[in-house]
Amino acid sequence: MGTLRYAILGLLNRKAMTGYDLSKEFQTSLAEFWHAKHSQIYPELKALAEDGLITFQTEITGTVLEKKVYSITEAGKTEFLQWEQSKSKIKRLPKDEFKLRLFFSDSLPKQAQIQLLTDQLQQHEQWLQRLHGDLSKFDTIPPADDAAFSDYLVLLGAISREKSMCDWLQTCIRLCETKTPFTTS
Amino acid sequence: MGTLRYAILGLLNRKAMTGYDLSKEFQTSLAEFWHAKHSQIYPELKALAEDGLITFQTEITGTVLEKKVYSITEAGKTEFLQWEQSKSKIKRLPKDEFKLRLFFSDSLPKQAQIQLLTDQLQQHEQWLQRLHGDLSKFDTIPPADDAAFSDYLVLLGAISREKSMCDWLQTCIRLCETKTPFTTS
DNA sequence: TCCGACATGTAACTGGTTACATGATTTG
DNA sequence: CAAATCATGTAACCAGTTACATGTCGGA
Repeated sequence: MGTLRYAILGLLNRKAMTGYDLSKEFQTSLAEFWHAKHSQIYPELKALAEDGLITFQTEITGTVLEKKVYSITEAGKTEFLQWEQSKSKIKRLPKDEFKLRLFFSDSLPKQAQIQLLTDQLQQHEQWLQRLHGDLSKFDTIPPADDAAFSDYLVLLGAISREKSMCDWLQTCIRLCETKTPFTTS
Repeated sequence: MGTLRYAILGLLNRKAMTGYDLSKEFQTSLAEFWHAKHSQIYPELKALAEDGLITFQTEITGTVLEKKVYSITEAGKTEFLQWEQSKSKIKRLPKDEFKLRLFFSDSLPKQAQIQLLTDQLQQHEQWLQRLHGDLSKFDTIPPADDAAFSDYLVLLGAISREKSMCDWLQTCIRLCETKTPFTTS
């Protein structure tokens, strides 16, 4: 629990940043597996500083605008590495509104049921295509000690997940279509 | 939003139940894609009744104990079917603490990194095995208009997901092992 | 008679989202 | 000079978890 702390510590462990910069990271590099709005980040930074896990120094951009550049402390590094090595017990499965709809779809006419599935399939196929685009930006597998290697592994995971999702949806459609084919004839 | 309502309406659309029964359903048949504690269910039932989407009648178990058997109203059925047919736009990806750890694992020695991956793999392999056990309980594919058909599809989805997870983790381990093999020699 | 399952609720808290609020800097 | 982006915060609300609280019923 309190995972947001560790996401922030992990980022600050790489380099010093402002709350705004962190917010950008959550929208880009971490987007595939974690996210947080600035309204959650700023209070958490305050709490982390109070706990002595991070510090900040104020810098001036232009002539007036102040920004707080946060960096991790030794205590913060210790805390982070401890978390990083602790076991990730798999949590209760994430909620899935589509599967909920599908589960109850026996209350719909067959055509509507298939519509539900094809629509979902289309969305995941689109997503998968985007991910393949991201993958093609790597013209080589990054070295294992590079931070880009982690990016690469996470991307492979996303592709694997979307691929399996598409496969499953296609199976569902096939099963819906081949079963009870005589309802309207 | 307010998805819990629809989960409850969907269950009550199949048959009348008490809050306790609903709670059991969330622990069993819906567990793969939705869950809710009784502390969330009882207030929601109250709200649904106030909105006229469900009603209840009090029954006596034994000599004293009262239980409220809830059933869906016509208004409730209308509301439910409307939701059931509405589009499931895929939401922002669910948070994944393991992937967060993996993302930052370049800060760990290679051995610890691999440990993280193999540990996770073992958990998912175990989960997959359990799901295969569930699948073997179906000796035939249920007919498409049967409620059990939905169970079957959802189960196939879970198996597909866990399979792809295991595949990906194995790929990660392989990549970690084959890259930079000369660090300790 | 005791224990596990049946049965229903509330309160306090945590994590997260949306909306409110403000202002400076850079770029076209 | 206008618009996009940089930059930081708070308040109100919603979903969900944990803990508190109570009591009955059926079977071993």
